[in-house]
Amino acid sequence: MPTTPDPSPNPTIESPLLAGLTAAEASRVRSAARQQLKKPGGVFFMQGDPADAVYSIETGRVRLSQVTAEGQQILLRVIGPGTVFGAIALARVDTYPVTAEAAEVCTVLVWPSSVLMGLIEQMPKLALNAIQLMAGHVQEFQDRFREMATQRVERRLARTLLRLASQTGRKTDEGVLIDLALTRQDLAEMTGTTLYTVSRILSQWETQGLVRSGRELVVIRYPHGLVKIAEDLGESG
Amino acid sequence: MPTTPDPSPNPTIESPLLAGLTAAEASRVRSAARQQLKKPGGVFFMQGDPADAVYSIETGRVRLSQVTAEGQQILLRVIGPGTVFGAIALARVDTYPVTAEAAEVCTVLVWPSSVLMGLIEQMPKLALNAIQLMAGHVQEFQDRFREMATQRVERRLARTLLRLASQTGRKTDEGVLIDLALTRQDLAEMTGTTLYTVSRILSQWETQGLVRSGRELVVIRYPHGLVKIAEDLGESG
DNA sequence: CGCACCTTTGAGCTCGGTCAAGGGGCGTGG
DNA sequence: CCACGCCCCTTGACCGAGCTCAAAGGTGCG
Repeated sequence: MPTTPDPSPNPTIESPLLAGLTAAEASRVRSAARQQLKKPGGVFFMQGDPADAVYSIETGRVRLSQVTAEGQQILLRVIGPGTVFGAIALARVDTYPVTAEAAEVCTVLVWPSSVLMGLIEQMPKLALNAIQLMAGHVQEFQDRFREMATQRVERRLARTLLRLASQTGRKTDEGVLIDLALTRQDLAEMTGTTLYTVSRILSQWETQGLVRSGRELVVIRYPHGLVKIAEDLGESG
Repeated sequence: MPTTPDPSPNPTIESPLLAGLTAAEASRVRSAARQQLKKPGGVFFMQGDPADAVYSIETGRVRLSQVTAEGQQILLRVIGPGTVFGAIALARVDTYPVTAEAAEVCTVLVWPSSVLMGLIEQMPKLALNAIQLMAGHVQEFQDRFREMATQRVERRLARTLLRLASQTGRKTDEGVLIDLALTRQDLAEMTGTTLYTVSRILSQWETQGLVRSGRELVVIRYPHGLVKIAEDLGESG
């Protein structure tokens, strides 16, 4: 196992909130935030908490999840450096609709929403950036809604893995490693199915040589095969 | 959730884009739009068209739908007076992800997105209004995604009908009439099922006295019964 | 009055959810 | 260094919600 201890090659990724701002503006916005550190499992905010701050990840990964009235949990997204979350706080919404929790050691920037709204009033560019972020989320969930409404589990799982691979995948000589400790239960919650079905499908894909899977591990050995399943190029093998 | 804002018979509903603006500002924004009239079936924009304008409905109803790569259609929403659509054009997105089509005779306000972006730069309030609109959509689709991932068809259909009732319902002495010509196919596309299943469930509800249904018609006779189904199917009542 | 479209209903089947049982990796403590 | 125990994962068996296909009954419009 060639596990070279890798210093994360990621320098700090610029928050998309700051895109296109002048250096002076960007540093002014940045300095309006405070930095926050969380250990794995630490909670940024819980579903139902007053929505009063906006976050941007500098390092680490964050899990966004939701619990239904009946107690069923779903995992909406797992996000990494450069991603903004809690932006709903800009919309005079009273409470967060999701729970945000550190999946690893995380450092984030935090803006009290009133401060950020003040800055928005002075920097229209910032407003447009926020709008763009929101629009991206609208599209993502519209797409996933449609997916959920029209597609089979196998295809949804393929898409989930490909999305994770593109967001947090790491190339190895064996294939693309999904660099997150995700259990079958986690994948099931993201895909809208059960852990049993996820397990069965992964086993099947493993015998086909598409992936290698193990405890909290998935390696995509043949991405094109998954893409084929995700898009259904009208072929059965 | 019995959050049923009474369908106000207000003829001209103010666009939420203009909320909180001074009269002068509002009229300036309004006059930057041109008015457009569509006959039933008329198309405002097609999925894939360049996203270059934002719309706000003055009168009539608009259907927003999407077609999957495989040609399956889904109906995302049916919206009425005072609703903004196409706001994604503010996000430098290249194309509309949905098709917008008049369900009735419609009059709408249309802003070229570049014009609206210019106004946003001068009126921060307008920016916050836009953000708020987007945030509402994010929440709606997150919720519907979760719903689709975790709930049975019967419950989803109950929610769909209640949502339609609250948006476009009209009180009659028999119950709440869903004042839209929606076919079983339309309801199926909104709920993520097939027209057969919709028909069966409506028939069942009809024998229970919950609704009366007919050709492109649904009357909710006993909303509380639907709410019960929408919220907890587990209970006997 | 006939045709197009919407709706209903039945029969069969399958995807995937549920329950149950057992295997295996990994950390901890002896 | 080994053994224990906690999770996580796999697999089998069953079954039922809901999809598919087929056929026929309504309803409204030209």
